[in-house]
Amino acid sequence: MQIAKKYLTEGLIQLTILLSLVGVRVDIDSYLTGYYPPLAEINLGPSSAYTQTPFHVLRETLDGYGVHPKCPELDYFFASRRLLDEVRTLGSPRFHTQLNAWLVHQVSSAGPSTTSTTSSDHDTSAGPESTEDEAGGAGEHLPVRGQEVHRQPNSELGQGPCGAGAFLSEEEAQIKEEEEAVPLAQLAHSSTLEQESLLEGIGTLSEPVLHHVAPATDIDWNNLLSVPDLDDLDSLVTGRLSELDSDINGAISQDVSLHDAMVTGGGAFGPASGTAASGTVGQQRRTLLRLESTNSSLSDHLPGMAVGLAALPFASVCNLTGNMTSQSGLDGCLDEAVFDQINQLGLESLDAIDDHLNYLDCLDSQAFEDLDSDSGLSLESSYGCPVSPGSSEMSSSSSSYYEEEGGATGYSSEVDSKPPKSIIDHSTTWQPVDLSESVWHDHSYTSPPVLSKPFLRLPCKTEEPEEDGGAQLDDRELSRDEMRARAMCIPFSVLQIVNMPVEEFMEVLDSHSFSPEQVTLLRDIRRRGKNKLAAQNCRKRKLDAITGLQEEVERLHAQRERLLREKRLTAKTMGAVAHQFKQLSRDVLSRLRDASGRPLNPDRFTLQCGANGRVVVQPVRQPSVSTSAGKKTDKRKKEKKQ
DNA sequence: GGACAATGTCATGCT
DNA sequence: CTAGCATGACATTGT
Repeated sequence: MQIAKKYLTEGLIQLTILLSLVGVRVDIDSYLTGYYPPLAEINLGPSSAYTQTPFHVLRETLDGYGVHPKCPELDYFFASRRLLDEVRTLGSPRFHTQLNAWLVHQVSSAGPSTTSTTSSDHDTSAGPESTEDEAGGAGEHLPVRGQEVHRQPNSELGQGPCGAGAFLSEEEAQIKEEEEAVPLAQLAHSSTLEQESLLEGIGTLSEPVLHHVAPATDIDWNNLLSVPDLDDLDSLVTGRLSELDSDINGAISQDVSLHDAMVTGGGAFGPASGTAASGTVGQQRRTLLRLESTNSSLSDHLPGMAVGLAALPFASVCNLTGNMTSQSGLDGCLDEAVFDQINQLGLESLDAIDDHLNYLDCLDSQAFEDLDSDSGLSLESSYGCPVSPGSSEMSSSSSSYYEEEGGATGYSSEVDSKPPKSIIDHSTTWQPVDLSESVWHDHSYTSPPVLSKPFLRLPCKTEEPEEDGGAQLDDRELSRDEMRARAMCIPFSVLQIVNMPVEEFMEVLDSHSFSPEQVTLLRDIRRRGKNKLAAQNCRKRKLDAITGLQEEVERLHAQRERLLREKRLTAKTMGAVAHQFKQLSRDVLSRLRDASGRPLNPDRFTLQCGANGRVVVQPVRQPSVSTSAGKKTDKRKKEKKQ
């Protein structure tokens, strides 16, 4: 039922549109109350076809009283005003906002050029003349404008941004166009419709054909934006843009950064741009639309992110896709005010960009190497040092153990305890990972020189004594376990023994046919190495805890001092208030008289304030009486106890 | 040579 | 049950 009502409502809307074209004005708001929210609200978002009919509403809401409802120039004028407001007030410069900014810019910056080229037509029609016409009526440029309109019947930009003063010839021409091909041309000036269409375009950016929305230089915007049913927009755009493929390649030609666009934006559109101005306006149109291709190109890579990126601030999107496609479309398409507002949008957009970039990185990493997923992480994986050349005697798997350079730096029990899935894959799965980020504390220990030295090959001293002096130095710096390992002809360094995964260690013990003494030594070396690192971590944690407690003590000391100061201040204030109260009481009591007309003695009476706000004069209790009574009660208590 | 800090090692409990 | 971790206690080493 609701759906049927909606269709009926939409049919009413279409009928209203047609009637408005004929000249009959129908206010459908009264018919639609209760089903749709107020039109002004709906107009803010691309929700339904109902947003296609804000003609007179816009006029009335934008001070358009008394104007003929079918004046397309006024439609464009109001739309431009609203677009400008949107550009300056919207929190997030979505794509359509950027387009609106471009249209507004056409109005404000174009010079009085009247050249016959298409681009110059856009400039001319949108130039300051419009404001002049708006201010003082118009008539001088009427013939020229009419010719222009007839020369460029399909140029929405040429006919749209005319001044508020209605040009009769242009209006007639536009009415012709509306009757012929574009019955809803007025809707082209509705930012709501633009939002809808553009959002639809953005939502389908993954479709290759919509890449060509942007570079269309001579696209018929009236036809494009006047589609009665928005569901047909895609099909129309597709059909339209299939004719414009030739212009696309030419349009995507420049690579200008956003910063360049911002810097040169004013100059490119300024009247002093000279010859470049006439030739660049059409290109500006392309470059503006090229931004759509920018988004779409990104959506090619990330189809699922198309909508999300569309919601990003425009500048951020440009930065995001800066390496992918050109950005020269910003050159002159947006004024600096728009950029300022875009830049003032805060860091949320940047965070969103970072998220997307991280997502891209994740995609890349997952696409090119899926290595960390099954990696058996180890301590040495943080450093990525090349494996020791002495692995000739080692197993192939042992060659993956990197020599540690930073001692216990980055030591993480959580990561280290993870065994690999396959021993054979260790050489590839042990990727450099900063393990220091995996633990909450900073294990920034410096390893002893022994551990820092690569112990690649540990020949038995009896078999292959070292010949160079470096070996003697090594002997002096070797730890006891290193010496023992050398003495026992164990072909692994202490670090390798300690840091290899358990499975790897077991494999080594099994495959090398070690003697029981060697196996015991290997296990002891591994245990001691593990415990050494654990002790280092433990001491580090202890020091951190001590430091934290010291800071806590200092903080509590400061808090105590502050509270004591507040206490002293409060006591001082209370004393002052009590003194004032006492003075006031004496003053009041001195003015009071008893029943016999004698003044009250302030020492014998006091003022008591009741809960109800009443002040009562009460005699002061004699301390002697109360003291004696207290003593009596105390004596009675003592007697009872005895 | 003793004090002290840093580090290594062992024993033990826990996961 | 075993490997590994955490930690107290003791030993070692260097200053």
